[in-house]
Amino acid sequence: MGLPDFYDEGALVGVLTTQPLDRVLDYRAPEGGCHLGAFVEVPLGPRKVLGVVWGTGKGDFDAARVRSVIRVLDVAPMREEMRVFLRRAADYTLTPMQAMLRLATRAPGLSDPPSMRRIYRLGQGRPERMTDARERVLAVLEDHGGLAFTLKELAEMAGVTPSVVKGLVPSGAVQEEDSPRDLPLPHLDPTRPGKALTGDQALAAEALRAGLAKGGYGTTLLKGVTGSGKTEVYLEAVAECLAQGRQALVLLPEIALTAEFLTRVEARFGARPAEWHSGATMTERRRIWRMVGQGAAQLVVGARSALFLPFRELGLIIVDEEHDNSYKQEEGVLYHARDMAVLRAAICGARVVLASATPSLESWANVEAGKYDKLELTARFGVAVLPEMRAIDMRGEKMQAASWVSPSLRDAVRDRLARGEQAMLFLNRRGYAPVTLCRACGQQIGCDHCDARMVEHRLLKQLMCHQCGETKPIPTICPSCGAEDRLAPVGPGVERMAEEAAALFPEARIATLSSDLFGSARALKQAIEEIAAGAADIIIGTQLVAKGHNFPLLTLVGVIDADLGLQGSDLRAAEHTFQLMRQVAGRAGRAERPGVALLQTFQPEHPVIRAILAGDEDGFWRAEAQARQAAGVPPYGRMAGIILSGTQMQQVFDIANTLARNDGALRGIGAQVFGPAPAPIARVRGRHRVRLLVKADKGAPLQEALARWIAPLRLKGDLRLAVDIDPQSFL
DNA sequence: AGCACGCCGACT
DNA sequence: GTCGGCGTGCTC
Repeated sequence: MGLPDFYDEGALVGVLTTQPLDRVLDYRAPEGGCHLGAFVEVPLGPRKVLGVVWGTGKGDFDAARVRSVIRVLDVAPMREEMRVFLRRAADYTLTPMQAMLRLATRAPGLSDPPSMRRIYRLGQGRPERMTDARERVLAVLEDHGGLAFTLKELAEMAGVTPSVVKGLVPSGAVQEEDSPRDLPLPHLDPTRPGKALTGDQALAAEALRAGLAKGGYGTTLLKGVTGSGKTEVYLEAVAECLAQGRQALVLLPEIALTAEFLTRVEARFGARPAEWHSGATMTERRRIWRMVGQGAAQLVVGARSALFLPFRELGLIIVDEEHDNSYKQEEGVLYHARDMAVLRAAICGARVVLASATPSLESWANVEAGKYDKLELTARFGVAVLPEMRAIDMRGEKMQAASWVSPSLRDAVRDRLARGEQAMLFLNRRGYAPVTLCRACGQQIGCDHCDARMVEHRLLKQLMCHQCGETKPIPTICPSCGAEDRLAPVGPGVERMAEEAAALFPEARIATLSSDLFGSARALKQAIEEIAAGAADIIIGTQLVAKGHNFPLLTLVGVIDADLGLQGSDLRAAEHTFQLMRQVAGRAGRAERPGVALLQTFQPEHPVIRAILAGDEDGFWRAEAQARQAAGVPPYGRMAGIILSGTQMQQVFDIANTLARNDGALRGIGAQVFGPAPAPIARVRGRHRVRLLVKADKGAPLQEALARWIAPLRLKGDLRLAVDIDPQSFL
């Protein structure tokens, strides 16, 4: 780009700040000059703000009023590839640059001087009394020759409590000191042998290694059912990347980022990787951010925001569970981490591995189009059995009122109970009942802040809004008509399923797994382990049971409502139902016991249900691809959502209508506008939301046209506009 | 984002 | 006469 790499003192530089100013401001380089990309503190009005030296100043501002950079922060300057990445990501998502920059500077205390920390290293002395625990501490320190660790880290590595480490200080065996710098992370050893791989695992691992050895950008879809060893295979690619001296990033959906996963990585490389997630402490985030920037963090395991860490030499990005829709950020900067991972890798010449048992249609289409490579792990670990899947045609079942388990499913469950095996009833609905209806006036109880209905949670003794989390006590008097004791729960949730199961199978031990029934991830994990070990006969669960937990005794999965996901107008409804059904069915029949999945459905002829039953995955994707192609929707067409929001509904609609009428910029590229319509979540925290949908051909310059379209708009008062490129959720 | 400036209603 | 409501505009 022809930019100088360094600016001498007094030179005019352009600084992008994290303030919501959508232009680059001119400043003078400070004493000692500054590098291009330097993180700096600059004066802005009465304040000091964080910024990055973005290039040469434009000089279009009154020279006498140009102020000087206050200081250059003691962190590595932002690399050019990161600046390009932010720019391209901003262009793609139509996000203002300063919002992009904020994502890349999410390190708390970035501008603070390094803090002092207490660290522990090997000393000279020997303790008078030696114990096993003490031996382990000293052994860890000896193994890492000369390195120092924090108390918690050292204790964890040695498998002792912190007091053991403290106890070694008086004798001088362990030295305690204050260190001003952020501590290095433990070293990961890529040369340690990995788990033994089976035939196709070894082949896949070899292919990934070869890709890394070749260098340059490339994306591979790694497909394999749970238990097929995906993780082991991609960790081989990580090993190759680390061996090359480059950094690797493993992205996981936030809920999959568990201690169990980190332990697996630790087992492979002999030390814990850096961990990046929303729950990390300030100090920890700061340390990791700096270490990543210095190239000292070899491997980061993290949630989607880890994509914006300042890697020096990123060689590999793994996107595990790439189909997971939590990769789409739905608030603030609306980006899809999977797509941004591919973008970032393409810019810095890294490899991407998209891992999933049930890949998204986007990735499937990219494989078909030859943009991505594909590797498939076919065999399940151990015995290879996918469960047999059958439909229960609900039109032919005699159902009682307020009951959802059909006689056929009931008999199948009884059969498992008699054989001492486990059965699972799957219903993707939390709570007791999704609707609370007044039998007197017909009114349903809704949320005061959203348009959503309140869901009864009987165990928590309250009504809850699944949109905004608002709760209120379960009323006995109808808030609408005042009738007493006429409110009735309508429809099933998992809690109600548990009630029905208890009535149907009084002798069985029943466990309900729903995210809201456990205070912590740890409690949930423990419950799952106990259940997997046989502590329950019937498992009743929501979506979370689909996420890769193993239940070796489980041989029957009954899907209460296979049609649930097919309702509504979401263009990905079929895709999500297909993925979810396959994931849930995959819980049944591991090890030596073959499993059966029974799907209760009112539309057994529905193409999605038929594809699920037939296990004809390629057939399903081909049909789905054809349907989307015919409709011109993603991934064969482009879409964008425009969400306008504000407290005054009429104002919001007025501005949306104005926008929809003045669509010249869009028609110019052959795009169409639909709406305005109330957004599917029409009210959130007191704000009314109205949505416009824009549809364009695949090759159309959508972002550019959108930018021209919304540019003349002046938003007054509390009106807000958000552009959602490639919207995922239509709900 | 903050923070100032600025122009119209109920107080000492 | 003045205190203060928050609409509009600026920050290199």
